[in-house]
Amino acid sequence: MTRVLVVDDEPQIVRALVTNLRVRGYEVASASTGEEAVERVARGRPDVVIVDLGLPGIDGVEVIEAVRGWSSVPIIVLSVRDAERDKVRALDAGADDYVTKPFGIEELLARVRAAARRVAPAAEAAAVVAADFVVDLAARHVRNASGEVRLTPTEWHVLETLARHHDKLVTQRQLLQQVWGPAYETETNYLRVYMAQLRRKLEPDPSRPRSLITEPGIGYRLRTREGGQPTSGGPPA
Amino acid sequence: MTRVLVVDDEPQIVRALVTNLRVRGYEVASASTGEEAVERVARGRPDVVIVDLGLPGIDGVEVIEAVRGWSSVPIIVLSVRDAERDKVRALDAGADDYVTKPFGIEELLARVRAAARRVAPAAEAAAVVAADFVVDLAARHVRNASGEVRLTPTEWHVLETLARHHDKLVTQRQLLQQVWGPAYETETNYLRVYMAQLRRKLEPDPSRPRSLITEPGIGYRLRTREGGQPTSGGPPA
DNA sequence: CGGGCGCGCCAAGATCCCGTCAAGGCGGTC
DNA sequence: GACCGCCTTGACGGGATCTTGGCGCGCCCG
Repeated sequence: MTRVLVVDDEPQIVRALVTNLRVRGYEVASASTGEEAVERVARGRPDVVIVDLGLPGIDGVEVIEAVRGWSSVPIIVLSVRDAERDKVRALDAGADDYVTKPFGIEELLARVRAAARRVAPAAEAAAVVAADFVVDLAARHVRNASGEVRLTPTEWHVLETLARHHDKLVTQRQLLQQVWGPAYETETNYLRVYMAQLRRKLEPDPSRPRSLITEPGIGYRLRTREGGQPTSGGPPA
Repeated sequence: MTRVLVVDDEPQIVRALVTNLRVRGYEVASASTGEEAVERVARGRPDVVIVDLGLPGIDGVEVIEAVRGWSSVPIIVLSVRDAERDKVRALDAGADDYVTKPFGIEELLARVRAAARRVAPAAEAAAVVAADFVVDLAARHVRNASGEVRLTPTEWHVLETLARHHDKLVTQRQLLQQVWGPAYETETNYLRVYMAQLRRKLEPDPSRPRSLITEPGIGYRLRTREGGQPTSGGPPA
């Protein structure tokens, strides 16, 4: 969830923004002074900061400069001042955007989305951990105890499909459709060949698979280390 | 040097912007139609794009959508339209900023600086260290044991793309889109030629590459010295 | 208890993909 | 105007990969 920090000294502005953002599914915090704002950015690590220029105590521009000393969080400035000089000052201090009051709430929300979008890509780090190997979906590779395992395109595609639904049952039809296309729904032969291949490369004992599980008559399942099984206990004999 | 692409169909606007930007030390290119704009983004690799909404032929928003399909270059929209709906549309299509005409040139320049600043950190983040050479993304050059290696523009562009996703697999499509543009998605010939060229210049034994790895049927990967250990970044605590 | 079905396994042929080389065209520079 | 470097394009082995068929075994069902 995207976290937004709203900084303004006028309570009704803060209230309006916080309400609108919360309705849109953002997680919102607020601050009413510059000092508090800097503190909250440090503590809360928001994904986007909305800051008013006319703050009591330390000025909005000083807040921007302070934050920019150690963070690159996107900052959107709100201000009643429309003078070009003010905009240039704020932007050059490190702000990402400058919106003049009065503003439309939809416009501001769109600018928040634009700012949040820029930081989004860093968030995703997907790795599926099985008993004897790790599937890194982002880097598109698999590692086991002896290092990186080389997979062919089709092998990877099958494993990737299982990994994206880890611990869930994936039917043969799903797999065949995903990897070979809708025309191959019935070619269960392919699955047998490639599951065997994957087990040979990834399972310590391919004849007794621990992670690449067959669900007879239905499909296959990739069991993760924590995911699949009930918490405590005895391994099934 | 920061490279800016200006897209507008009114010659006097283009001229004014180009002049102002050049005086400030930017390297500026321009386009007057949407098609030309997309082409120039693909070829010229600008650091910032300034685009007018009211273009003949394909619309400004469509240009944004097309570019966003394969590039994350900052886009600043210019428009005479001040309606909130237009702003939201452009921003949600992928624009980073929206400036209403008439605008102050100083404000626009400040917004260009703000946009350019955001891409800078990624570039200065640095140097990708492979087994036998070092790719310095900021300085735009490559060094191996015998010193600096001369690369042609296209060679560099390919290597740069791999380096920006080091240890991750980059698909053939991604590479072709980044380097040659969206229209060249299927020209895998180019990749073979240029990967061979890069290996000849950078690998100690080009026939047995250690860093520029082929993933058959999928794409290529630049392997760094440490390997793919997740070095996920976070700001200092 | 017997039969059928589904799964694991193996091997061989056909196909696709990659690396390599070389020549032609284009634009920029001297 | 000539030269040079770079990009584009085509063709050609060699090797990895996909496809395909067949066989035996165990489990479920009749």
